[in-house]
Order: sequence, then C-alpha cells, then structure tokens
Amino acid sequence: MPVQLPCYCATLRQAARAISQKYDAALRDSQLTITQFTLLTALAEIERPRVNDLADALAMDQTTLSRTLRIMKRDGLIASVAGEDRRESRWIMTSHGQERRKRALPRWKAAQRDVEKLLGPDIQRIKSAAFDLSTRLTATA
Amino acid sequence: MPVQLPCYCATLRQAARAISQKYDAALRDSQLTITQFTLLTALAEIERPRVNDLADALAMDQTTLSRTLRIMKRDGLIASVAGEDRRESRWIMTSHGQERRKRALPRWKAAQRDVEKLLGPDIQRIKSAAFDLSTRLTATA
DNA sequence: GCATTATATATGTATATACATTCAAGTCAA
DNA sequence: TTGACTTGAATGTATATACATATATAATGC
Repeated sequence: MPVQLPCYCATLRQAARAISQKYDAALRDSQLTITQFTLLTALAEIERPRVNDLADALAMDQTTLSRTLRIMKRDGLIASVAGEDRRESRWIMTSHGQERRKRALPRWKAAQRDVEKLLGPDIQRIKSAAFDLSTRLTATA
Repeated sequence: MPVQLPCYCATLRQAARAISQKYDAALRDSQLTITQFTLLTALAEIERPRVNDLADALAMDQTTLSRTLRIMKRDGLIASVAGEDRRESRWIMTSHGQERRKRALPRWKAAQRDVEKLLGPDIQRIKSAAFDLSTRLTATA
C-alpha cells in the first residue's frame, strides 16, 4: 500500500503515475498513449497551432512537445505544414490520426467514468484544484 | 495560458509537471531532484527496505525504481547491503546522502509553504484526494 | 533430489520530461 | 543596410517512467 507523504509534489506525482497507467492501459489497444490522445484532442480544437501554442495550452515544455510531435509525425498521426513565418510550422491531424482518435474515444470515456466512480464527486474538485495549481504555477514561472 | 481539459488524467499530469518543475528548481542548488529527495526521505523512515518495499510505499513501478536507485548509488547517496535472501538487497542512505538531504530540507519546506500560499486550504483537499486516487487505483490494478 | 513454480530484481526498449544551448529567421534601430 | 536583439523551434544530455522479458534464487510438490 502507498504511504501518505507530506510532500505535495510527491503525492501529486504518485497520483499522476497511477492514473496515467490506467489511461495508458485503457488506450493500449488503440495504440495511443494518453499523452498522444491528449495532443490529438488539442489538434481537433486548436486551428493549425505552432509548437508553442500547444506548449502553452497544455502547460508542457516546448522541448518536450518537440520530441512528442516528432514521434507522432513518424507514426503518421500528425503532419506539419508551413506557416507564414519561415521559422514556424503549423501542426494538423492526419486522417490516420483522426481515425485512431475516433477508435480511442470510447476507451477514454470508459476510463473517465471509472475514475468518476472511484473517486465520487470529489473528482471535480480535485480536477479544478489541479488546474488552478497549473495555472498559478506557470503564471509565476 | 493552460486550457481546461476534460481529461482527468491530462489535468493531473499537467499539475504534476508544473509542481515538479517548481520543486526541482527549489532543490537544484542542493543537487537533488524531487524524486531523489523523496526517496531519501523514504529511506530515513523505512528500515533497510528492498526495492519492492519502496515501490509499494511510493506507488512506483519496481523497474522505474531500479534505475533511480542505480543513479543514486552511482552518486554515492545510497548503498545496497545484502539481505538474508540472496535474491534481494536492502537499501540504506549513506552519510553523504544524509548530508545532502539535510541541506535540501529547508528548500523543500519553502516550496511546500509556497504551494500552500498559492492554493490556500484547498491544498489539503487535493492532496488527500490525490492520495485516495493512488490508493484506489493501485488496489484495483 | 529434481522439476516446477514463485519471488526479487535487472535489462531491453520506448515514451515523457525539461534544462541549457544552438540554430535559423525575423525585427528594429542607428 | 547592417549589426544587435528577439523569437520559433530543435538538439545535447540527463532523469523519470513502465511494459515485456530475462535472470537468479528460493520454495514446493512429487
């Protein structure tokens, strides 16, 4: 059994690891990690974002995202297209990516429901508190 | 600015990333990551644990821990000693590890206080909810 | 005793993560 | 217009993470 730690960071990391394992397992058959699924979802909602737009929206480091995008491009899930500025490139989902996301969606939804059952109504509170924390921490950084 | 995502997993990962950056930055001068600091703290409290004891207590995968311990051993922070069973080894903090942890403690405490200020009393709720989640998720796994 | 099974840990491989730095391209001021 | 500065993204390097599997040792049943 896990032990109660005084450290907020360690406790949050614990929870993130545990929930990630659950979601990754749920998505395994769909050949997507939860990170990749999240990115595909972001691409479904943000119009031709640059790496930095995604980094901002997802509170991820640009260099982290850079490598993740490369992997997903290699696997044909996304593609980069030229922007106006020759430095930047814009990212879009390929049809292959769209298909895979579509197949993954019900599994993701099932995982969401499982977590809701597991935690009860607290889940909404913890989610908004977690979001608050990200927002405030990235703001002061 | 980060975007509100419906995914519990993505939101928790976001928060874990953000808070980890804060703690890692706070501990940088002490030459410890928050992961390593957490492990040293565990070694201060658990008597000669095996890898699996630590994995259980910290809700980490045994293979993950295996690599982290190797790094910390390489850096002289911890040492392994023989157990009764020839398969297992038991882990202890070295005096070097104790020193480094001692130096890191005030920085860690400062980070804790900062987070408390940033989130207010919600922090306790999110912490216990996060712990609940780990416990329940690892129980059903 | 020996084959089978169980347990403790490590390794191969792959993604996830981020800091420091580099590289390329755009902006702007003198 | 060119040199300084800024900005967008990638790379070098290192830790963090976990699944599948391997390895070594112990326990167990016959």
